[in-house]
Amino acid sequence: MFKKVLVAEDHESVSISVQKTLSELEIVHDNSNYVFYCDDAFNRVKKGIREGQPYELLITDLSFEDDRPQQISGGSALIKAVREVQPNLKVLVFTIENRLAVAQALMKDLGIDAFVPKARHDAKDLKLAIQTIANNKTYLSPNLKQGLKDENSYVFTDFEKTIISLLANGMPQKDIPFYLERNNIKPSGLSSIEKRLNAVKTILNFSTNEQLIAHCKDRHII
Amino acid sequence: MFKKVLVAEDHESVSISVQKTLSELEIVHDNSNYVFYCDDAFNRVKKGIREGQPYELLITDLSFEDDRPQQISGGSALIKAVREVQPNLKVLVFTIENRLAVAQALMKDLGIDAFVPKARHDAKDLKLAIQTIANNKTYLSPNLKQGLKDENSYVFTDFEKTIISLLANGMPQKDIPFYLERNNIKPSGLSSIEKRLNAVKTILNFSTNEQLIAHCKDRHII
DNA sequence: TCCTGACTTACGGATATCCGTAAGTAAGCC
DNA sequence: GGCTTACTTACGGATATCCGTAAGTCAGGA
Repeated sequence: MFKKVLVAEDHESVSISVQKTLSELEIVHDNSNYVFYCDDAFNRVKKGIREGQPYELLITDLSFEDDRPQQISGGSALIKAVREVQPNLKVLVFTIENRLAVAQALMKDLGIDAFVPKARHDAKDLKLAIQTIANNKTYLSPNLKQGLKDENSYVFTDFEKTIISLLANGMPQKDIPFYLERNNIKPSGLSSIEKRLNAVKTILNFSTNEQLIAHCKDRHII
Repeated sequence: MFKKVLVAEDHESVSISVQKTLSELEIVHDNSNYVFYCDDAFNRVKKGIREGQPYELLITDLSFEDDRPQQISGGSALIKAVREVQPNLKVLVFTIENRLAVAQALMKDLGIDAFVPKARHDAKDLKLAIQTIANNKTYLSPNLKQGLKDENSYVFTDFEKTIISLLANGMPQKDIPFYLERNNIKPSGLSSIEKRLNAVKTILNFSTNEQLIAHCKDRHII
């Protein structure tokens, strides 16, 4: 079983119950291993390496309230940053997000080891996940929801999120190329933007940009 | 301090930490007082009355996953139902929702006694809330977020909400007149729709429909 | 009845989006 | 180099939206 575990979770109540779960697994309790901000988590990881006592497991949320400015903006960014300094650190994502497609995307893109959604039996789920990855296996919670409708399980790329966000902020489509060029985002052609939007709308069976914005807002995609 | 408290919370991890908080306040621990479904909560309340040992406090979430059919669909409905059988039961809402306006609306409409959002220091916040209402005061968490800008407080008319919803559902502007006519909503002319949308966007200083949709979705106006 | 004012609708040109097609660009392979 | 393949960009006509102006509708009052 793990000996050194770092928990990044901004909800005190959740952090407390994770702590209890770790206690039940006889993982050493230490207040400094429970952080409420991504930057703090990253610093703890670096400190662990520096002092020759690296963490073995990171348990992190995905979404954090931004009530104070942070270098690292959320769970995904944290995982990316951590992977660069300590690739062998195991990562367990514990979050309110409960879509299978999102979990699989994280497994594939960021190489996370386990994904547990906050839900009815999340404490038991979490415990099992930790035990599983301690045995060098990956864990995908059985409580994840499959997109019943295929059209709703579509995972947006960063590029798509960018242009959809720009639209949602009032930028007309025709002005987006200038913005993308200025920020060195490729592709930046108006045609490419039209094509991406059209492709996404076709996949989701939508007809207008308004509908797409509404969909993304409902699912907190942007 | 309270002796008999009921906790309705569908996330096991949160329930565990509420339980810990209650322990710290020396409130008697009993597994039957932690329920995961609204219907169960309502039944427990009725049972308490029937047996002459009514609950003194209900701590409830607002949103529950609907993974099994329920008579009572969520926290608000639960509070309403409970109020009818036991008006003197104190109610504390503990939820991810963190807007002041929503909390105040619950105080006013359902007469809840305390509102605590799940956030950074929610465990301490919860403890303080319980202590406060035990002294027969109400508690509004200081962590609630106020709606900041006046220009964003525009109150939409039903007509405006209707056409914005239609847009958000993918109906092109030009088709809206037919829909309105069919449902005997006046005005129904395309010009009128254009004018209203334009007026609203001018007031809110928006330039596109996409921006308007995003705004309404963010504020749960539609 | 006629007038007035508020509201609704029609119209039309400028602009933007939609969407299919074609041309340009770059990386990999023979 | 020549070729393929995948991706990006340019172009242009059809359609929709934007927006200002004018015309139509209707209720209330003299």
